[in-house]
Amino acid sequence: MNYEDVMKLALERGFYFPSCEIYADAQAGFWEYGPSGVSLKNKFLELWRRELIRRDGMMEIDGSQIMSKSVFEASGHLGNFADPIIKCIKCKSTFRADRTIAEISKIEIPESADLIEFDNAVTQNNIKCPRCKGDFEKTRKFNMMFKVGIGPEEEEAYLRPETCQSIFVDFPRLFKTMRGKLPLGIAQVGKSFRNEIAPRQSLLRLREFYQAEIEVFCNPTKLDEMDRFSEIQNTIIRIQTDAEPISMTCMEAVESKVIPNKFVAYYLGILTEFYEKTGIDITKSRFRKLGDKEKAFYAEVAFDFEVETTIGWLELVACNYRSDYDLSSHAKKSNEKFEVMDNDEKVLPHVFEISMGIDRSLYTILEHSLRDDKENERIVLALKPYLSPIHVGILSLIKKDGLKEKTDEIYLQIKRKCDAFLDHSGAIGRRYRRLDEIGSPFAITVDYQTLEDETVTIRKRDSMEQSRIKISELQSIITESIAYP
RNA sequence: GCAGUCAUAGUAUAGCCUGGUUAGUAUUCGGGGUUUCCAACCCUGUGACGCGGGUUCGAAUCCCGCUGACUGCACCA
Repeated sequence: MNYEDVMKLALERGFYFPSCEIYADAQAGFWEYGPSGVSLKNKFLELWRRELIRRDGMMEIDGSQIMSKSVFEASGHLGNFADPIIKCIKCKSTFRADRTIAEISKIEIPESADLIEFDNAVTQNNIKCPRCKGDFEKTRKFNMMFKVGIGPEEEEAYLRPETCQSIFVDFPRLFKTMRGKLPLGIAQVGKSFRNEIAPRQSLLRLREFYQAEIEVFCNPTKLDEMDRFSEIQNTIIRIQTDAEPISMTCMEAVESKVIPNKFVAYYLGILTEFYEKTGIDITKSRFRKLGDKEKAFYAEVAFDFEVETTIGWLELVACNYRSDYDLSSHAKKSNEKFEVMDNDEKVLPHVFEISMGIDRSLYTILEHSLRDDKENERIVLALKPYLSPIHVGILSLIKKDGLKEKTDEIYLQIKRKCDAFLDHSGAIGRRYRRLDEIGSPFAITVDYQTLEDETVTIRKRDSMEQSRIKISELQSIITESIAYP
């Protein structure tokens, strides 16, 4: 199933839809999650917590979305998170200043250079608009952060462009008060904000989006001392350094130096195991090692976790070895001490980051789970049971003869134990189809026999098979079937 | 941000060229009936011309601006 099919399902079944859609001035790049989307997202995050946070013994925090100017001076975002752009006076086309100058005059100006350098290069080399040969306006910087004014004086602050800055800023207090020990993972889920020039494709390119970020603080001299590595040494990951992704175990990846050390390999391993459990087809995934030009300005080694979808390879997670870039720049700017003791050694920790795009992950889960079952004339969202927005539909075969009352009773018993959905109306087949589309793995139906022997039928989403079970066993059967792995 | 295409119920569409009835159809959805385990059938009901301006006696229809979507380019820490 392709992007359009997922989009249609999202709109029709309450997964996600455009923000402020009733107003004409609604801007692109903002989307809302409906009830099904929120339920899926919550369950996805619970899985993330189980498979990464708790598994590795990490801490989780929840920081401010608005952060002070100093944070982004230190982080480099005010300087580097902006592109120098030039605009043609005549045809209004906008270009990247550094690239346009390099293409026409072969002069390389770093993108972080002073704006006047770009203007000089344009006039000295007589650079004109590549489209219409018009003149350019003065170079300006387009910063992708949203600026906000705090209080009546409109003090300068910014919406965070990545969640991780609070983790770095909070690190000294957390390490001291939470009895930190290297290596230490600190995680955060939340919104980030980027003023994208061209947001596109619903959840895939947003101006306001969810990230689940993990920053692992480590002693850079002990990157191959990783006891837990044995847990994942035989886990198969797909990794791409050249043309094609190659499958190998984490052990092989370290031994062949494709991954620089056991520390990084361990986290790529548990990340792969996590994504396997989301139902994403892991044979369509790869860790792509980024070249120097593609890497973020703070990254020393970078792997993007990408998954193949009908609209191409999608970057779901950026794994960056950020070295001491963040801690040392915050230390310098703030005069706070970021060194910690690792046994007898005083170290400024390095940081390995696992920065996950939640919205893109949810899209990919939906696309990889959505099936067109032509034989039975139905659309099935074959989600893992523990991720399904609705775990079980509680249906009465018909409304009359006391069946409705009996069904209500069962619903009351179970609705606080799992996500159950009560439905009495319409043909039974139609109700099954609706549940199939939002991925409910089970439907139970109350019929005349229920009134005689306290049994109901349970229908499985994927096979459409039905069997009879006792009402007394219903709850344990359901809770067992929807349990996290 | 640029260029091209487009914008009508929850979804998919007709109508627009050539301005003029109650904006049509399919599906979805609500109520009722029938059936009594897989989108059947019958009755019934709700629901739409993206926003703003202009032309006109009259605009879904013609014109302008804006916004958004799609595709391509550029961008993507």
